[in-house]
Amino acid sequence: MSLNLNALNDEQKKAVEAVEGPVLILAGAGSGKTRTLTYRLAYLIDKKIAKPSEILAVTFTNKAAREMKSRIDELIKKDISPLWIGTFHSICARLLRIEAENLGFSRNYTIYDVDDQVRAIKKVISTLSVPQQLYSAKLIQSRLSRLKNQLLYPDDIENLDRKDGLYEYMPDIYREYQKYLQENNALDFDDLLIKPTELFDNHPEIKKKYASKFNYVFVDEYQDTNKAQYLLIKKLVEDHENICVVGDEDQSIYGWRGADLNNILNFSKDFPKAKIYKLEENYRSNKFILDAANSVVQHNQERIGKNLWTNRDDGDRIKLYASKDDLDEAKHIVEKIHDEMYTKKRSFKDIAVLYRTNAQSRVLEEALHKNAISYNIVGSIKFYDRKEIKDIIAYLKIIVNPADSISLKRIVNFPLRGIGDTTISKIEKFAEIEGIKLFDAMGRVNDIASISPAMSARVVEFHQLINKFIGLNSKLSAVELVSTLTSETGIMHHYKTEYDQYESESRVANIKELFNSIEQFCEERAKEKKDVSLTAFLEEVSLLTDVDTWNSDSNAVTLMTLHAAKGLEFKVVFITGLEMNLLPLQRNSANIRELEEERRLLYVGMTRAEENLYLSYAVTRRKYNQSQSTIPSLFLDELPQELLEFSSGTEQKGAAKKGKGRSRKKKIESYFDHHGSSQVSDDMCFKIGQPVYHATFGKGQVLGIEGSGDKAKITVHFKDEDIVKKLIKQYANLSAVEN
DNA sequence: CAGCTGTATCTTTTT
DNA sequence: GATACAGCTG
Repeated sequence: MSLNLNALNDEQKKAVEAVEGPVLILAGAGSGKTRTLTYRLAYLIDKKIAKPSEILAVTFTNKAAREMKSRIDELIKKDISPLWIGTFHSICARLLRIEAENLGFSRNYTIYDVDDQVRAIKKVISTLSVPQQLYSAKLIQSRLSRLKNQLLYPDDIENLDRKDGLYEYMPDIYREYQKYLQENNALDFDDLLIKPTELFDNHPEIKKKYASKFNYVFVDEYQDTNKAQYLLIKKLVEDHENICVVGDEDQSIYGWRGADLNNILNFSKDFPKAKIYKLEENYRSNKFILDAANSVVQHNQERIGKNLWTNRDDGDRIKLYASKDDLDEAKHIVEKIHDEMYTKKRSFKDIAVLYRTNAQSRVLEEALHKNAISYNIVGSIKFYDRKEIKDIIAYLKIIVNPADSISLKRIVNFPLRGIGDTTISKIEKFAEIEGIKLFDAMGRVNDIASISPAMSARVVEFHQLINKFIGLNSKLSAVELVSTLTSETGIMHHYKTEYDQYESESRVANIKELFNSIEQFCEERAKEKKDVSLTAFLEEVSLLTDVDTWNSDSNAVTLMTLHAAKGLEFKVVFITGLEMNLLPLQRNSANIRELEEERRLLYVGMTRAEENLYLSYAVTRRKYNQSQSTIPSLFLDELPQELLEFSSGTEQKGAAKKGKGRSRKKKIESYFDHHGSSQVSDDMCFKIGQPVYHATFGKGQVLGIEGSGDKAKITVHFKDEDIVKKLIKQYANLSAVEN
């Protein structure tokens, strides 16, 4: 039986059948994008146009990859395990695993997460003359990541015309950091995307190997690709141009991590032969919801534009609620969840509550918990970010890759074995002089004169313990190894005894959960006859997205950020915090691009809803533990009043009641204006590098500005006393000095 | 070296 | 309102 395309509409069918050459599918929200992509893949294989091994498919989450794979499986009932499908990060990790040696890494390299990166940066800047009290390792990490996302190298930064003090140090930090990572046989998240391109540039034969292997390349959510991802794909397909990308410029929400909208806007310039298909029929949302979402996103300038329509009924109006404060907002949501359940027979899993920042989840969680509404929270406190899990993972990383000194330092004194910072520093110094790895230096600790024999004995014992596990790794299954490890290192004992009963139980339960997930991983991979090594498990764990760990089958209300909601759908959606400076959220360098991205974020949220959409804002909201009054979001003014049903939990009268409070124009002005650093005509405007004068501290130079307006925190280095102070602009009585 | 205590910073979104 | 870190004490 051959594949039946009757389940598709005409445009979808055309997009499926156009197999050769570059294809751009512009797929509006809810237009059956995933379905089309799935059929296209199935079609290629079913018609024997391509073997599974010749196809590369990039999805946005691992969950999406899994689901797509099982859908294809259902459609054509063929073995598709040779198909490469996954996120950019996991596909790159897989490729680099194979080719690591050509890059000066070994196959068992470790993937560093943000936490590891920060530790590595701390180590690196401690050897450089970077003023550490000015530039935190965290700040440097985010700058470095941004540079890498833009595919900039240390040499490029040296040529950059930047006056920001940190950029003076960035090239050195960058070089040293990469060197340190290589010594640790580790790659960070950004390296995963960059290194394949580097590899292809330096080894044309390797590029050729993959370019000719992958005859057909698919990229989902193309609007969220960054420069590194774009170039990688471009290199892979430049010969055959069999590339199919799917995306929606209105759902581009990752500009802040380097995603470049131009990748999709310029697709037909990059590939002049491109065929373009527009999927404009929305099957997901009722008409009122779709109309409202459309009218919001129409305010954006930077878009191709499309006419998303639906055959569905009008449905209910969108409910807008003005709450007294964030607690009232949460209470209101609880009430409406009950309404939905009793009047519309919804179950918990039909419902999602979305917000702009993770911090907003706390109040919501408490309200749901108090009212016995079960919920799942996506993101926020990630399972694999918990201390007990991270520690065990660090042990596993060391076992797999003993060069990984970041992980080594994390666990060398956990559980406590009396090996402190001083001893570690001595061993590190020794390792550096001898030019050996930290772990190997531990084996030779007896050669270090300044370490006492008693201390040496402890270090040697630790070294032997790890060596023993390294030996066991090839003999035991992953689960056996982890269970031996947790008992022999004393981790299990530590968590059973060192905490109160409640905490102890939950930590031990988490560790057991880790055992389960390792077992599950091995079983699943064994079924597909794939690698079940510890390395493979660690890779999977490192590259999990928030949504990947979400159990969408369990009957619970889902709480997540608007970002995490991309690609999902729910019968009922609540979007909270529609306030200025929350949605849209403002940054120091507010510009039109960022405002439009915030608008798209709301659009993404609204289009998740199938039947009922609730919007809310709070007149006052607690922030930094302080209650602040808010201004309703300017996006609310962009919603057609006739589609709304307004209610209020506050006494406020007049314009505020309609969710307005002040004119849209004023709000837009305030969005851009709010920030001291972007003001022009203000003589109290400080720039980085600006010389200033203070009555008590004397002359100084501005090193950084945080926040905005009168409340901006200004970091100043006062030359005379050589001290660095953080001052609040409002009170500081600082004056700018002309150059 | 370990454990305690006070303080700074955090809250944008994520692989 | 938590958490990570620095700095101090035993």
